[in-house]
Amino acid sequence: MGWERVYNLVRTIPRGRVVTYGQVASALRLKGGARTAGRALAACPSGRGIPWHRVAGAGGRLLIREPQASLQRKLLESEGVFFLSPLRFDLTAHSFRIATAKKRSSKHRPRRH
DNA sequence: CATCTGACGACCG
DNA sequence: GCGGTCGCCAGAT
Repeated sequence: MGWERVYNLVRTIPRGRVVTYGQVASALRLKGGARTAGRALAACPSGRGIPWHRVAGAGGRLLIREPQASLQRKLLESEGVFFLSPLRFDLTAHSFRIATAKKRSSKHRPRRH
């Protein structure tokens, strides 16, 4: 399955901001929910400038296993994200609200759904 | 085709 | 806060 949609979305996350797997799944309406978003990131190709480290678990937790977790933490801290513990960071202070991709013209304002 | 395995998250004790 | 259960589903074995 093409995870391109996921990667494209992840690429829009600003520096120092973080979104959860659930947010990604919700924004893209991924079939399997948050877990599917996780699989997409797990298969994330490296060396393509995808800020995979800006996606974490709900509540601001790193769910990835070591040694990757340490790398993610390092990357996030380098962007100013404050960690309360090795695997927990202050999500409320760094969460990024994904723009609801509603492509509607200003006229007609068709209702959602 | 049958199972197992997760970079999830909501719930519950 | 911590650990267990459950629903979820694409790949790997």
